Amino acid sequence: MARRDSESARRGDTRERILDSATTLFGTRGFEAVSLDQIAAEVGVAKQTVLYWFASKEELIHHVLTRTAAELTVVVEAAIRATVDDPLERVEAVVHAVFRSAVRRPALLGLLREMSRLPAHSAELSVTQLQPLVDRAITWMAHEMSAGRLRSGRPEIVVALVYATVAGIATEPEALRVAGWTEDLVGLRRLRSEMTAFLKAALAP
Amino acid sequence: MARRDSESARRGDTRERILDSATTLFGTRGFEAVSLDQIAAEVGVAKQTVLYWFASKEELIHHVLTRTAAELTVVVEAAIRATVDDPLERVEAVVHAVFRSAVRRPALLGLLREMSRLPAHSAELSVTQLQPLVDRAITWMAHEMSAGRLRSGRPEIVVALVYATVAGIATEPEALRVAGWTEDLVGLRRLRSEMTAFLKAALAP
DNA sequence: ACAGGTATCTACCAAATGGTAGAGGGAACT
DNA sequence: AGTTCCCTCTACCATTTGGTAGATACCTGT
Repeated sequence: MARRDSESARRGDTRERILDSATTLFGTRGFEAVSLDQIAAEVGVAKQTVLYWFASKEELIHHVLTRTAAELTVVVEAAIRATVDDPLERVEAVVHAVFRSAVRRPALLGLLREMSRLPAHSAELSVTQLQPLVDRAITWMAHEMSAGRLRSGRPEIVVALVYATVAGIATEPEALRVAGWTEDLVGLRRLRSEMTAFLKAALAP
Repeated sequence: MARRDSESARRGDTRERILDSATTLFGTRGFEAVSLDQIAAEVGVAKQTVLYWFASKEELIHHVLTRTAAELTVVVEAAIRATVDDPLERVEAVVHAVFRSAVRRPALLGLLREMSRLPAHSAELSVTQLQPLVDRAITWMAHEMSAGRLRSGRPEIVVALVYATVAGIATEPEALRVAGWTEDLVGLRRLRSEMTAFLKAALAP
């Protein structure tokens, strides 16, 4: 025993690349719409190699979701730690951070959406990892509301509304294009600042 | 010629039922994830019957989208006509109406979302039908903004934000359940009133 | 009664799907 | 050098997919 530490060199490589491709494909086109062959082709590997690393499609989906949830948690917590105490500033920072991630990889939030299409028990497993983050957001918001620093309301619903707004905008550039928006740098900056203003107005006391 | 008017009795029946089932299934699980066999099974008919009424899956999708767009247009326009001139009241009425439709048939807004996953040319065809509605909303909002009756901003983006919020909330009960929300009548009423308050706050000047 | 069109069905088909079985290649430890 | 283990591949397989071909039941107007 007590063997190999160079293992992660190649090992991690293929596995990670499969997870990356799967995340993007699942997030943009949906779980059922993406085949193992397509993922394998994108990675440049045989389908069996995918099934070597993940025993079934279901398991692959589960790992993809877990990793995405962890990534989002890190992003959000870093954004929280980086801000001062003012609640509106904090919301802005978190939205800003999530939005940046989502723009860089549009599949991220699309994936979360896909969760609602999974068989109940699978979805629940993956949801569990985001639960602490959600709970924290809700108690924080409740606290700020009762301190009069945010508009009062049902904190759990308001959190969901903020999430829906950000996720909707980030995952449906189509809708924005219908409205005559252009997806260049200027457009992105405008979008971000409009979204921030919108959310601040919605949340201000 | 000049024949049969009892035709629409059965004829319209099957066709409409196929469209209904397809709308629900496509809207909740996605185009690629739903097979013609599944649709046929739900309607209680052979797959070939589906292919008799719609020459291909693509054509079925197109008709489903067209019908949905038309239905939403009717709902929105009725809501607009039923309200007085105050912009916040008008937004509330439209959101209210769309929300009611979406609750009754969650697939409706889910379908619109699915559009972004279609091959570009197919999507564009279907989008065309919603374009007038979108354009009207944008010019209306621009007008109200410059009249000082709504918070100023890029009207096209603000319209998209409102849409994203409503569509996100209506199509992702999963996200709400994670936040501890319950899908009963009381929960629905609360949700609607919170959403209305949220949007009014976001849009008020 | 009969002809013609309408609506539905059964029987297939080639391609793609998720998954299994097992072989081969290469590094690493003995 | 040989053995073992990790990783990847080729070859299959049963099932499901969207779609075709053709038969059949059923109205309806003559």
